[in-house]
Amino acid sequence: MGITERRRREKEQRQRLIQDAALEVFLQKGFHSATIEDIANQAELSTATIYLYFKNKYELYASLNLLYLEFLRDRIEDVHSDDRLSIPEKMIGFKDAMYNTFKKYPVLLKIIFHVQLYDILPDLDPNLLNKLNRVGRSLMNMMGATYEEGAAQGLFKPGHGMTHADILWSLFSGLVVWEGAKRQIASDKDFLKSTLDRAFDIICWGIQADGQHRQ
Amino acid sequence: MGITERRRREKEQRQRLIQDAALEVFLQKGFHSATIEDIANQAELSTATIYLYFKNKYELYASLNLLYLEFLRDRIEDVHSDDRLSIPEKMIGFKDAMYNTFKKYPVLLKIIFHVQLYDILPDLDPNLLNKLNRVGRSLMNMMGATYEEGAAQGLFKPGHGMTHADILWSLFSGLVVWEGAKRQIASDKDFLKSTLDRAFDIICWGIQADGQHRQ
Amino acid sequence: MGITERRRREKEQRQRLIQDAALEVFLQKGFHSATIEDIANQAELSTATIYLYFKNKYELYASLNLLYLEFLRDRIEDVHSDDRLSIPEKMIGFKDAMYNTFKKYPVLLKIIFHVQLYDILPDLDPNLLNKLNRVGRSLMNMMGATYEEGAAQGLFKPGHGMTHADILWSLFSGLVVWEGAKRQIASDKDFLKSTLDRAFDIICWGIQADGQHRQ
Amino acid sequence: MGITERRRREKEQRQRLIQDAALEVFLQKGFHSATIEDIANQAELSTATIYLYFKNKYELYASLNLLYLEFLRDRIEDVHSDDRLSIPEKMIGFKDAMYNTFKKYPVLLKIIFHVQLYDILPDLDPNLLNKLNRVGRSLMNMMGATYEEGAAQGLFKPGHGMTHADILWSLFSGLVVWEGAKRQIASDKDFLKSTLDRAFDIICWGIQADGQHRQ
DNA sequence: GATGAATGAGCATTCATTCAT
DNA sequence: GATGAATGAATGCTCATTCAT
Repeated sequence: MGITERRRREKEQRQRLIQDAALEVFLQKGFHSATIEDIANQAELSTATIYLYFKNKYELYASLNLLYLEFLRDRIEDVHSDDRLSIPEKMIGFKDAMYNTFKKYPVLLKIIFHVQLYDILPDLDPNLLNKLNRVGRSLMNMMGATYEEGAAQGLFKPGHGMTHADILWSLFSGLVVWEGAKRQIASDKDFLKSTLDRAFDIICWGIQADGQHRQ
Repeated sequence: MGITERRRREKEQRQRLIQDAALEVFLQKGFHSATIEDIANQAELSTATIYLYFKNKYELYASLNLLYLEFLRDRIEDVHSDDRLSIPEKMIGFKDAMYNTFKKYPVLLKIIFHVQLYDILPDLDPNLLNKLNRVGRSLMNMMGATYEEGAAQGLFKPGHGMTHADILWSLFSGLVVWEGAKRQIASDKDFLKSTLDRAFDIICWGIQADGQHRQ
Repeated sequence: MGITERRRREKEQRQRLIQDAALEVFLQKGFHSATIEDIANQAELSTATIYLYFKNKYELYASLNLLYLEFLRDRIEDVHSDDRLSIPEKMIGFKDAMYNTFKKYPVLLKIIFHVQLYDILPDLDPNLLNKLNRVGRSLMNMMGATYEEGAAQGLFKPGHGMTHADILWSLFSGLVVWEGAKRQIASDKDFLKSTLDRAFDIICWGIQADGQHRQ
Repeated sequence: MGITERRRREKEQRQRLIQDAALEVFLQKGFHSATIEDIANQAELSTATIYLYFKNKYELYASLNLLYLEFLRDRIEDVHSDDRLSIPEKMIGFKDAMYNTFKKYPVLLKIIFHVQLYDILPDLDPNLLNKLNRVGRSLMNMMGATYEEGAAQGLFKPGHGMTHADILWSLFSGLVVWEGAKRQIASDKDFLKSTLDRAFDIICWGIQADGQHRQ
């Protein structure tokens, strides 16, 4: 039984090793330009070994998504379930969760976009697709629920929670992409944090119920 | 001279024909999966002919960007230079300009994202790259200038104009991508317009200077 | 029009060139072991060019079948429609047609067997499959019709024509394979012709109607 | 010694288990398309274990041949050594032996053909190759001897015994292949038995010495 | 003896791009 | 100017075989 357990752990470690290598390579080359051989080299394995752990290139790519979404979901959950935080503090918490997840896995957001933008999703194993959807949805639900709670407490303007979850996520991810693009071209300083803070400030001001005091 | 002129016009028409075909094909297949042959078929030309008008696949792809950005720049400029509009009305105008441009060329925003996300830019002809940057910057400058004007008039909270231009554009494009992705999975109704309106309302409320009356 | 015609002819010649190369290579290596690169080298073309003329390896392989069957069909038809020949002479003619076709394209019978034995057929283009079936059937029909004619004339024992066509073809092809195999192992002399003649003699004696005189 | 004996028996059982699995898989997929993993799965063993019992894929494949040939040799021998049978009855007996062996191992004849048609033989272990040849030859010798006996008794036309053995075997195996192929395409009824009977009747009529009475 | 894991070597197929006509 | 034809260069994926445990 101990041996089965060890085997399982080793298998997971290998998978993770490959994912890390893939992350690196996809970052540098993008999905199509990255070759399995590149990834195998990076992982110091043979190409055939990659296929022992992932059914094909798509699955490997999409599995990285799951990594990111699960990490983010856990961060969001930490905020969402922290009873010591007020609703407005949770909003800030969500922003920080997104930002920190991005800082930890900068490439992955890019990859998530790519998966969304290009019809990679339909080709995925339904099982994996399901997981991705479930994690994504639970994450958005938590943010939406918090908004509605705030609205119920009279803190926020009334409105659909999910709409606001969409807005937060879209704003965040849009900023990440464009600030990244700007830096690539101009290799300016990193304005992401400051622009993101400003954007969330504006949002927070904007959603306050009318009777509220301004900060 | 008339004949030279005609030649030039014919050449532009052919170029445009190819771009339209490419648009269609890139929309359906994405950059890498679309083949030059696909595009040639769509345009009812031979593959070799494509190369008479565009240096290679990248140039053709990126030229579509320019199309989009120029169209958007013109719409933004219409708003920006319309003296009958108040500053807040111009903000609404910008949103509508973006939305209308998207409605006219839905694919192209996707393509712009793609170009940004994947290192297609570095391979481009510097000349084209320059044009793209110039148009993009002028567009953002107009939005930024309007914000600063509003701040100067005491309507908006003080702040960098460019930061707010970035926020508007990021929010808009982020929403387009995610609402599109959601629709692909769930084939729900189209929430883009309503979510976008809500988002811009929030932004408009959020940027108002403190002393202002709420709408 | 002349130019279109010439193009068509050149295309057919190229196709034929490739088929000849493929024939050679499949002969030496068998279907699976032969690579497209082998064939391309033999034809002094690039691999990509092969795919300009044949959809894939299977189609190329099976197209060789058609070559053989059409050649044989024509030979069989020559005999079948030759009014100067008596029915028994036609039986001999069929044997010679098969033998001569085999002598012209020795490999191809091997390939036909392979196609039959291994489920290559299901993957073929229906169009090609159809042609193969049609040619094969017409060939068997001619032999079958001749038998029934002989039976009607009281020369042969009564019986189904198609059954006898099957017997002739099976006997012939079975002999080709096994005599070939024997020669490979023992590199003996070639007993095919003599064994085949004996076999057909026996068949001819055996099918004679009872009242007939022996030769 | 008892223990050595048991070991040997267990080893043979395992070998047989693998052969049965291989038979099944080769039947369904053909030699090249069948993978060792397929066979291992079918046998509920690991791929590595297969290699403990067979040197490589070729050997395993060819070992199936031996199975078939030995079984057939035993059936032929039963007929050949049965003193109660007349020579003509033995001819019928040979046909039945072939047919029954085929009914017991339908795939194997296909495999034998394959081995003959494609240059699998040269790669075989000389030892195995030797066995295959010996069994095959003894089988043909028995049929040939019976013919010559018949000729000596004045029942059959004079002629080489081996030639007639070749004819019987070629006719039989040719029919098996083509009737099988026909059934695959048209999924008609099974005409093998009736066509085979007719063919052997014709042969029997055809080889009768001239003075003989017709049946 | 049995096997999970790893891999080297291979191969069909694709496609952007060129060039003679 | 337009194109049919050709190809070099890639690349995802497979599989027989080996070996440490």
